[in-house]
Amino acid sequence: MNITIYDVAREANVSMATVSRVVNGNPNVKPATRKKVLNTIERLGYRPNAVARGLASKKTTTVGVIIPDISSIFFSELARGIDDIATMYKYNIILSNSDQNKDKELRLINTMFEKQVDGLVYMGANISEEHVQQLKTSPVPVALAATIDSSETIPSVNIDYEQAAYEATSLLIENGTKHPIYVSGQETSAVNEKKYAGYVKAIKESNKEVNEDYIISAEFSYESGIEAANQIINIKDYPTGIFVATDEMALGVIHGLQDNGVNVPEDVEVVGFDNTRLATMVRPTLSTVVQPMYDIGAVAMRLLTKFMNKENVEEQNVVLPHQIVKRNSTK
Amino acid sequence: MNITIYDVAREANVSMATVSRVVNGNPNVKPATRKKVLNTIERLGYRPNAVARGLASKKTTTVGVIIPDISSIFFSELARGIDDIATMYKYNIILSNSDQNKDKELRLINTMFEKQVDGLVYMGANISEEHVQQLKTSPVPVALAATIDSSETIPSVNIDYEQAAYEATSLLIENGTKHPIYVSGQETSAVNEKKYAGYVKAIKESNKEVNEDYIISAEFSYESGIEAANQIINIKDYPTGIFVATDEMALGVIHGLQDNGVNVPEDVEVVGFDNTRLATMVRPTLSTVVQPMYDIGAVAMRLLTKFMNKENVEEQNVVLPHQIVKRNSTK
DNA sequence: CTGAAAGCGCTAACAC
DNA sequence: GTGTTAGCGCTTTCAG
Repeated sequence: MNITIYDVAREANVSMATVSRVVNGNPNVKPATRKKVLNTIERLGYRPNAVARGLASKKTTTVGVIIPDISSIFFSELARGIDDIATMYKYNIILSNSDQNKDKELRLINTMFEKQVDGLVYMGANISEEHVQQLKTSPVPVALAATIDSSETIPSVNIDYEQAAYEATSLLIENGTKHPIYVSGQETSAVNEKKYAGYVKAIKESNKEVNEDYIISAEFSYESGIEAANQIINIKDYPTGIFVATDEMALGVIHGLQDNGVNVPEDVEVVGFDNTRLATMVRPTLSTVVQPMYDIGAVAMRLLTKFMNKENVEEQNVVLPHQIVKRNSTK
Repeated sequence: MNITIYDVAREANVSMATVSRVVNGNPNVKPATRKKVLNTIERLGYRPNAVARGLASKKTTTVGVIIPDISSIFFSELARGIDDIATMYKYNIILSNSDQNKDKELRLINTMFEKQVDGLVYMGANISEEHVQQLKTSPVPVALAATIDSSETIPSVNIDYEQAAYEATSLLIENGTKHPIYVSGQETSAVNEKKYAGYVKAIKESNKEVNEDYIISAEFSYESGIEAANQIINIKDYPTGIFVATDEMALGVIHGLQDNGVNVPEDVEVVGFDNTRLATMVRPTLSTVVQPMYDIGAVAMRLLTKFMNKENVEEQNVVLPHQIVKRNSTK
């Protein structure tokens, strides 16, 4: 049997309440008895049981984190931001991968609630009606990180994807491409729709009709970026500017192009999205939209702490600034 | 107030014990009453409280995972393996980043115990005496993943780093480099020592003395790989084969070489270590040692489940097979 | 097959 | 300042 608060109380000749007080840093304890208790805690090697504490106090100092895939270079960065701020506020995180699978997502949310998390950070491309329903009836605060709920009814932290995509596309246009190609992820998600909208906006603004042939749907992977490049070079008189929805795909596009003897940026310019660490790990280095993943995670977690502390929050749908870094994949 | 097992019992006209039985799938319940209970659970929207359950049963179905840095492309892959198997066995993971900081590591271990995890997967370069002490007196099973404890006293899952490094170096030697360069990580860890030992073994076996000038200590980052390359080309008559301790550094080395007009593999051959996804995301693609990160995580978690179930395990220090993939950074 | 009752280890009033 | 006493919501004997 493990040693409990009761054992400490007995050994120190005080009540459990007093022990509890010193363990919790309650100031209403005479320094002398505090010291005495601390000593016997040390001597006995007492370690508070967080589960019992959680049951009694209804606080677990644990938050749930539902993430599509922790092995993704994009999401793992977000997760790091979340954990760092969680740690700062004395929370631990229960992390679960959802693979963007709706059933799994819904199940995980429920599991988190069963585990009595004090809050939940949720990431996932598709926020369905069911998701909103489940999240809105949550017993604890929820924050979305890098994920958009069209109803705007759940607190969230994002960047302005549409504007970012608009700027990226515009850069290509300014550099001389009349109608840049867009290599998009194929899954339907609010984020993707916004990126697409931004792309379209830039095209239209330059008085062009959107040419569907210049929109290539890929799978969000490096390999599918290579495939996209192969498709592109088969387009007659293909445009010399390509906007790619993620850095990883963009690397694939660049290498696919190079493998076909096309030079970047001399022959074709490429702009990515995210600014993952990959962007500087290619030759040429990748011009891309900076999405501050770490910060999004950190801010989402920070937002959550405010809700958990019942602090006042002015804006519950935070939009973080983005920017475009020009590196060597554009002229 | 939330709805409890007691509410369900009252509404269903049974005892809490019976409700508990159906919730836990205990077969000793008449189908009719099971159904009745299930219905009222559904109707009331009852959701079991895992914390209360944990306190009563002394099982939390949660395991702790201490990881150096989840945003690392290497460790995030391990984490994914861990979580997948954890999920398979109905466990959730509490994930915490240690940054390889000893104090933080020790503190995290303790936190995990306070949270009453049923087991712990630990990753970290340096297993000190204190670590061993704390881990050996753990109230729950522990498994090390991709981390070596020299005392071999704690269950672990690894590959044979020395042999792998030996093979990688030998490949370079076979390809014609008399004395390959080794770009190592500078932190002292058991894993690093083994890699170094393997390198040395290969050099000595080819009847050479180890030339300290050919051992370059870098920082495990892409950037320091580039720096290492810059150092290398300043070596007079530098060797034409380089073994690099991680893929990320290897990418840096390759790009650093290319930036200086050195062609890979024509002028210099490079072999990496790990086979992270980066290895196929460079040109030339990287020849490297395959370390099955995902599997290491998965097997470590599987091992842990065996301990938690008090199953019998034959070998508690698992060594997974490695291999070398030859891609285009070697001839 | 079902119920009663005793905790699990701690917090949180409430007294004193 | 400190102690007493209820619970928190559930599992788990032990009866029957």
